[in-house]
Amino acid sequence: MYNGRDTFLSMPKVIDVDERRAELARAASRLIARSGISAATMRDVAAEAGLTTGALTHYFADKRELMLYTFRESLAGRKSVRAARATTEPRQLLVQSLEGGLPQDDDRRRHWMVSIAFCAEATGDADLSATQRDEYRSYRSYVAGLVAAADIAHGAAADALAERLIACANGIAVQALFDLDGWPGARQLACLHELIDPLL
Amino acid sequence: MYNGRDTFLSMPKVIDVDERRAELARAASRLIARSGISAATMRDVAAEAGLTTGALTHYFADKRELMLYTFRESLAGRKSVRAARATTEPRQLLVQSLEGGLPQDDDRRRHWMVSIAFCAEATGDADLSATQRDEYRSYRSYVAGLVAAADIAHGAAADALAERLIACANGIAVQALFDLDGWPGARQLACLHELIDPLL
Amino acid sequence: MYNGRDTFLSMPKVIDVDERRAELARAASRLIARSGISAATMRDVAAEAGLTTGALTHYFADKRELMLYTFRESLAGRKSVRAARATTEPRQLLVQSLEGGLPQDDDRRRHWMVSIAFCAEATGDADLSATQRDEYRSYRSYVAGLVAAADIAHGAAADALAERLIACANGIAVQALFDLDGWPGARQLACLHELIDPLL
Amino acid sequence: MYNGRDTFLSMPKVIDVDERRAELARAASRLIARSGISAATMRDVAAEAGLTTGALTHYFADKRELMLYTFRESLAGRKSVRAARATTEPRQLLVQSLEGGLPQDDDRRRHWMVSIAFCAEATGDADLSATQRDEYRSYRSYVAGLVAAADIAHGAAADALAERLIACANGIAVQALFDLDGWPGARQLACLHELIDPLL
DNA sequence: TATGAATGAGCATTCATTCAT
DNA sequence: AATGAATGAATGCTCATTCAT
Repeated sequence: MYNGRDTFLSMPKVIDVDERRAELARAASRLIARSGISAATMRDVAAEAGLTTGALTHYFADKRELMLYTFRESLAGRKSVRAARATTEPRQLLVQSLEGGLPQDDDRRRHWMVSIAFCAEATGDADLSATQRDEYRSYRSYVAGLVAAADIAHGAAADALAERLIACANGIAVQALFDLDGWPGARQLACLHELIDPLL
Repeated sequence: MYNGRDTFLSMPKVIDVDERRAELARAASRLIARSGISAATMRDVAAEAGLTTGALTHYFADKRELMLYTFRESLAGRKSVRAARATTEPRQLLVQSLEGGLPQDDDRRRHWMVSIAFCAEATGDADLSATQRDEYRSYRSYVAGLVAAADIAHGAAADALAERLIACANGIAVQALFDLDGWPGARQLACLHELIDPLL
Repeated sequence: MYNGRDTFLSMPKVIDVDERRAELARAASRLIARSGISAATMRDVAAEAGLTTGALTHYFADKRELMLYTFRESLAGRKSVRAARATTEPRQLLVQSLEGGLPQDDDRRRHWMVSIAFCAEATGDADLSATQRDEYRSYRSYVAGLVAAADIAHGAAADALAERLIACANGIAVQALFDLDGWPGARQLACLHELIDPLL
Repeated sequence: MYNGRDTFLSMPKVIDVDERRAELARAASRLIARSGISAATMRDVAAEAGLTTGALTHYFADKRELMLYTFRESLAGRKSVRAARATTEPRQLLVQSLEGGLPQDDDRRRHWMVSIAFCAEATGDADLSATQRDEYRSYRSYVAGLVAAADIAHGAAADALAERLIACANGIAVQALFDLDGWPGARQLACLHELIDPLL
């Protein structure tokens, strides 16, 4: 599909392929978060991005590829938020990262819905499952790294603490997803801190 | 479709309607847990239960009804496990209930996959979302009731503690679902207790 | 697709599955002979048979299966003509069989067009190519058998003669297919006899 | 699309238009002979020739034009082989021409596959059918001319003999196409001579 | 009840074609 | 001359649903 060349010569159009792919992935996310996974048809994703089906296939060979990219793009979005943080103070980064795991606003809720949709589709697909597992482990390592950098725990203890902290954030997130009205952002944050503050 | 009557006239049929419905719902659960939500087509659910599509429509008017019933049946399964507990000691029931929320075995993992699939489908469907929310709230009340009965907390504090306890269990569950190999049942339990024991 | 059972019990409809398949295959033949291979889409084949696409898939899992069956059905049609011959006199059967290989009428022309379409599709598909080869060899054996039964030649000589006789018939057929207006049935027959009579 | 002029103004391009068209036609032939008619998509033909779809449309207005040109180019290839023959002795030319009609090697097999694909597509298209008929008649005239020049027959008798000779060659060709493994080049030639030698 | 034939809308995907560059 | 983005119609196919039996 995308050949990877940054053609200097004979460049027929000033389209940034990666940007287009990201755009389409965001359109898919929006649809999934708005109307559920079954609403994310190729046609509707293309339309949501202001394109037609045929154009979509310029950027993604098939739906599976689109789904995979959408999941990764959603994760990349969260990572870029982390990267843009003002501070580099590990303890603060850790807290912000856990807070960022909550579906406090539309953007974060969208990310969760994409993850859930991906999980529901990934089952029975070895590649997709592996991707999800790897991404999760990578996030856990990141959190463990912050735990160690903040001098809260080290080695295996840091890994174990990271798991517990992530569990607290995810557990609140799931409840918020099942009952959004009952879980405004502030309440999610309050509950999170009650759980993690004693651990830090 | 299903008229609710247990017809006296046509008694020859030994198998009663509710049992058949439950059977079909279990077939759907199996398919969802095994091959993902998109594998749960009407045809395949019927086949998994040893029937044909036409027979399925005698028990469920349409797919939405099947999905809804499958979700509820999956919850009912968990509730019946709770009901069958040997003890009536509230503190023990509470712990067992939280432990039961973890995808420790195939049965519990199946229940989680159904919940996730349902969540991915429910988005954008007011009725389905409301169902999910109500079921969640009902479970939260049940846990809060146990907290109060065990004399750990009362009133709003019991509600708040229930939320935190559920968060811990769900948070571990989500990690286990994303990385099943890395989270055997024993590890789930250990992690759960490290989180909830200080709270109880 | 077709489960092979001749259900005696609970037979919901008096549809003869094989007859339906043959009917659909004939519809495909008609389309191919009338408007070329590219006109034989699933939709149009179904419509030609007075059905819809969905019904077609009750009888053929996919297009490849339909094409294969169409080719075989077309051959079966020719064979049934051979079987219905009044005579059992080998020499006469031989001549009639060779004559029957010419696209003298719509029915025989249809068979040739199906064979050609099949050949054009089979290229690069090992299974389809093998089918075509096997069917051809089977026909050659049949002709050789008649040659031997008619006491014209025996053993390897019968095989060799069969090939030559078939070559004569096929060669005329091809010319007739390329230039139908210039090759009415009578002319095909006359040309055939000028070629084969000296060989017999 | 192609204006027919050999433009004087834009001479910088070394590769002339006809050569490019022939190149593309050969790419199409290769694809058809290798993977069947359905593999000869515009995109794949262009890719096979090392170009893109857009470039292809500079040389052929649409697919039909490409197909037509491919068929004609394939015939032209055979004719150029005939023109390059060492001898001008009519009887020898006649035999060589008939021998050349057999799919003895890849090149000749390719030509036959193109003809068959064209035939399968031409059905129902008056123009294409007429083209095929005219090309066939032109070849027949050429063979009849050789028959007359070799003093074997004259007038209508030469036409009739040409038909019979072509029938022999084509008949063997068809068998060889249906069963390539069973019909190596030498066998095709031997069979051909057994049939035509008595006629000459 | 249960079958399985049939529907028809909708799906992902392919493809010839167009067009700005 | 050539690119490759984009179109949009069409294709093969799937699927929930209906219905006569």
